[in-house]
Amino acid sequence: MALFLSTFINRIDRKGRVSVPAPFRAALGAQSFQGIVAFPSLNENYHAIEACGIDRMEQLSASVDRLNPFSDEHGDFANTIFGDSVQLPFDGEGRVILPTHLIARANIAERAAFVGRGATFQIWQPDALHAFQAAARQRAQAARATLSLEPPKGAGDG
Amino acid sequence: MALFLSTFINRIDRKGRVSVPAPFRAALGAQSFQGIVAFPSLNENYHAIEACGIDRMEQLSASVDRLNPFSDEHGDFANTIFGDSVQLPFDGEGRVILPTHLIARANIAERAAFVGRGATFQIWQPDALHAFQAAARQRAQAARATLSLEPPKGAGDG
DNA sequence: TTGACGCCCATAGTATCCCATGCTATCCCA
DNA sequence: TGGGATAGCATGGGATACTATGGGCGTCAA
Repeated sequence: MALFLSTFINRIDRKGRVSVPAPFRAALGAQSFQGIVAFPSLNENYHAIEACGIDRMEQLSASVDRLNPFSDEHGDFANTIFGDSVQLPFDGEGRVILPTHLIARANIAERAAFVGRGATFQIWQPDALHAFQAAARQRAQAARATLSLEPPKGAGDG
Repeated sequence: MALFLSTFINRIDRKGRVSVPAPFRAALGAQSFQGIVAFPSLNENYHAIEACGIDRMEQLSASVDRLNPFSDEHGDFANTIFGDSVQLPFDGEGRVILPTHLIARANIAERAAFVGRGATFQIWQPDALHAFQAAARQRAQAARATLSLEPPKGAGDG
């Protein structure tokens, strides 16, 4: 399973291309589709681009399909998740082109921040990322007193 | 197995031809029938065209044939689907002609939206799609907390 | 005969491929 | 341990292939 760590800020050239960080490409490894899958974040508190490898989407497709191919509630999900997502193939240099509707939604202009999230990663407008992180840090500090640190052997996430 | 992602809006020309998006054609790959299988959506909340490759219909046929473990319902669905479905072959440019009864049911005029749904895809009248997706996205967001999007990692398949 | 459909070709716009260039981090050897 | 050589990475640009789209024409059937 891929593991995406750290944050990288890369430039978007005039053709709309942006390099996926080399460590992320390495994490993706050899999959059936050489590239990434991107879709708008479902979270309504921020507008970032979610991304992962295609193997994750294949697993998702299989699990949705297995439940019941004709059910409505999974139809909603299929439409939202698969219909809003895009396959972005790597070029020879490991770059992708972000489609305009995702660019617009994330308010990205000439630079994009790739943020590792473990099994997936996000793509942010750098300033928006910093603002969100600052706010998240404050919330975490405010909530620190009430939060108990993870149970048994869970790694220090968060 | 084919994986259909993203949404593409293509034009229907005066001959009734519409290009199946190249990524969808690639996802279909080399099958016994070069084209798509289409049938009216069974969902009563919207009128879209369901579509997939012929291998999926064969798979469905096989599962119905061997007395499907899900339900009788599933078999009824399948019978309906097989009767109402049509095979639409590609022309040399990867286009198909949607039959009039499907066009009429989906209220499609000069543009058609191809929506990936994982193992299958749908064809919508673009405005109707946008309206539905807005609602579906809200339902998905609301249900996000209760529905696990996680693939069954240890399920031993794949 | 007429209309529908399949097959072929043409075209504009775009994405993809391939090459080149700094820059940085890494490696190697003294 | 230090300095030069080297490989990897992000970035830029031109040429090419591909895609979506439109139209012409022959064939077959009503």
